[in-house]
Amino acid sequence: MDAYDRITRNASEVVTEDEVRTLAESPDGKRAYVGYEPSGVLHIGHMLTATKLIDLQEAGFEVTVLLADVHAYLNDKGTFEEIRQTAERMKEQFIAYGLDEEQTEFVLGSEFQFDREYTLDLHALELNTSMSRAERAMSEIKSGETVKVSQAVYPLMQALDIVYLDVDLAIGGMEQRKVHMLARDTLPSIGEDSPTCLHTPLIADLGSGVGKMSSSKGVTISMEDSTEDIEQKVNSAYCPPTADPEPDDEGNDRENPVLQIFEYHVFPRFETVVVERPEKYGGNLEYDDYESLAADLESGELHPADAKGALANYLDELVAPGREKIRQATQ
RNA sequence: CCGCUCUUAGCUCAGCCUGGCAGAGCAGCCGACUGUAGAUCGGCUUGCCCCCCGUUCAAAUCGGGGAGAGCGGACCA
Repeated sequence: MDAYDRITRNASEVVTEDEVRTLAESPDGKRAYVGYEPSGVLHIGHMLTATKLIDLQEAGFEVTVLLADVHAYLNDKGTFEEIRQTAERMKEQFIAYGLDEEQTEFVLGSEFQFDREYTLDLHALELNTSMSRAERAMSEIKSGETVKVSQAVYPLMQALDIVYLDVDLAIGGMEQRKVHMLARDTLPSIGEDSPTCLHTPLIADLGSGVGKMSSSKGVTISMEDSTEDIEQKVNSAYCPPTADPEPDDEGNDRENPVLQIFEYHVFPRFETVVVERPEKYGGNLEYDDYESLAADLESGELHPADAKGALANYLDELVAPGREKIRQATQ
């Protein structure tokens, strides 16, 4: 796999393709970053962008993980003390998940976001941004039902972080795209370049296949889950024998979350996937890539129940090291 | 600073006028049927009715005070 393919594997969009191609020409030493609001427990949404960071490290990038304590504070996620305590635990879980400790720089937002120069640049961006634009950028991210002024500042700081962390490629889930587009539009107003961005897909709701999996409501998978939790959650997941399900009765588009997790979480981390299957149903199956597994599910060769069993096993393997970290931390 | 509206189950809301066991839809959970899930059937759960005080035999409902949210207006030498 060449550098460009490795960088863009499983991305739902890059902005812009030309800019990423330029980066891919000499990826060594290029810098990428993702920012996370510290939440204490790493869940499958974090894991998706983390997998992308691992791709980038393998392509030669230096990776920075921003533990965005100030952002979490501005987004009404708790007191500063609470947030900073969870940040440290989150860092350990990222390493347990597979980020290379040597190649990954963890930065706390509060380490540089209170600097005088940063603050002045922030005010300059505020002057160049309308309330409605900032609010729109936050529509997929904000917590609570009331828009706070702090939440209008939030996306502008995210734009500035890209400058201050000297980032060549900004990574985020698709829910971050409006923030990144705001950054591209507004950073030139203070004499900075528009950042290059890469967005990862969002996994559909595990139970229904409709909309986006959410950690706040509905079912998610996290490093807190036991093997039994994972088996139970995967087993009750929506999984028709196709990658392209019909819309539901209300006309909502549906995805197959089981296949999505194979595609975005399992195959990027495992060379081959073995589906254990009773002799009665034809014995074990082995896959080297997502496409052949999806094709077998589509044809009926692979039954969803067997696919789920395999998915639970591999997910458990991905979660196990982080689970162990949590276990140690709570003793 | 003034005025108006809203607050009831996880969600959207009805009930309030005219006081009398706390409701519906959706969601969720459990079974049946499918070698998964979903769909379909059958069953079940869910509450600080925003808070405090008062009236009353009895308050989600009436009165007073307060909080939160939404909207409008005024002030602007």
